[in-house]
Amino acid sequence: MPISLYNSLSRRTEPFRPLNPDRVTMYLCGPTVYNYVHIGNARGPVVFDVLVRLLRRHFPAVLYARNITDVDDKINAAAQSQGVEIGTITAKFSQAYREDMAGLGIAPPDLEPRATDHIQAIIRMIGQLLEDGHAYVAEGHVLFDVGSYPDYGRLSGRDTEELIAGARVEVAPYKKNPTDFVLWKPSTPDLPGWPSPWSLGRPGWHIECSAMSAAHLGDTIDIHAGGIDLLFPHHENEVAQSTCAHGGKVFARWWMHNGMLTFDGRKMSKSLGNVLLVHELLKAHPPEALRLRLMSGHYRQPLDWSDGAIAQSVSTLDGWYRVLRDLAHVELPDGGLPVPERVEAALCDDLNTPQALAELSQLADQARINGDAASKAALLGGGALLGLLQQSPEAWFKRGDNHVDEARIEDLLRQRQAARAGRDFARADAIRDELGAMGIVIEDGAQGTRWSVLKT
RNA sequence: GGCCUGGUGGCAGAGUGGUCAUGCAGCGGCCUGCAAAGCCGCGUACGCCGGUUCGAUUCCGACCUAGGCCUCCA
Repeated sequence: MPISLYNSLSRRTEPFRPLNPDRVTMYLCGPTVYNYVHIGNARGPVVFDVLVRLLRRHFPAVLYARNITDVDDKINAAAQSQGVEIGTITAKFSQAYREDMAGLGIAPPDLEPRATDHIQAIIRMIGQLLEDGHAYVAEGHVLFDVGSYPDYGRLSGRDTEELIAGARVEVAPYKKNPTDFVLWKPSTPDLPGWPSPWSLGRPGWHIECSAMSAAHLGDTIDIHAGGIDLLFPHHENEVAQSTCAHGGKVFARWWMHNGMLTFDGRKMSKSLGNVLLVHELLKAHPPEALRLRLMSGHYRQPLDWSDGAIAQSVSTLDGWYRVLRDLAHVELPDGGLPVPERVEAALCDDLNTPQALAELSQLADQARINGDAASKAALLGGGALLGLLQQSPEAWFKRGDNHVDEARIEDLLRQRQAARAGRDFARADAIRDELGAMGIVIEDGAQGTRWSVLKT
């Protein structure tokens, strides 16, 4: 089943054919580690995690890199305001990021390059750009000369002339051209700095990704992904740098951009202050419900975040896990889980996760109706491709709540059963109400009385 | 101001030139001691105005409206 993916570069959905099918390469712009990430930051990692899972089914080797930017002025500012070393900040939030991503069921990338480990590669790349006349030195800075790259603006659909005319920011006096961007900037003694031919300094943001991508994945990669807000200037600049530093070779063959997460109708962003931290949401809601919500819309569309939407996701998962709980006694067939064709087909169509989820609902219906091993395996197999249904039904219905007093619940259920047996329904209902007050909902079924934690 | 996306039923959210999205919620019935779950059934959609067409939610144009980028940002 061929994979088709929308390419921001051509603005069309195209059949995905990697340069080398034996080694598919993909790069996702990762976080700048100066704070906890918000749920909007997790959308790309989640949807591209699904893409990687899909790619791994189609190709023998996929090399997926997600970088960590650990040198940046925001990090410097955070360290300064908290009175700690920069390394303290970056170590803490790098780890927090890994934990948050793992919490959302995102598989670790194959490579997690850090900017500070690639300073020499960055310096070499800048040197190459200078040598080839694509960059110039000014007051200890090295700037990319946009005028030297005629294709600048092609990815983001921008006209260089208009960019110059429409420049709203104050232009640094040492720039030849307002759109020129910094590759290297000088540092003062209180800031992190590395020796270079131009100054004791640090790299600009854009060059980091270019250098890390080339160092690990090669001059030309198959897919470069990130949020649509990075399309300009970040990705446009990456294209310019990498293409020029590599003698005109194509940098990324596919550019994929996820839409923004909104909250109260506005883009969720740190600068707007309307953020919900993954770190906090993971404590308040079942993690899989967060993941489900993030892929319940098509990845290129905007997606609005709300408590109501989380509750819907929880209800949906309740239904699927209920099926699995009823089939707990059904042994799975040997040989691993199959991937249902319809789920895969949906994903092959430019990662249509909403369609894939609709298929999963059908599979849940089938499993409930048929109750056989093959149907159960199909449901779990479809879930696995999406990174869902990864826990036991029992764990799901306990909502990861370690405070529930299971012994007391079981005791009350026994008392209720005794009351029911004696047809003392007033007593039985009183016990059910008592459990309800504890946040426990129950249901009587053929396999006895079940209980779940009522919580989103 | 420039560039780019969207506007689908109570909510979420796919998709399609003419026959079904799907989920959540709601309503009626069955089941149940009563519930819950499940099963059966029901309902309400494609921003607005034109155009193309035998026929448009789907194609084209205008308009209204929401959002993104143009500055750090997933």
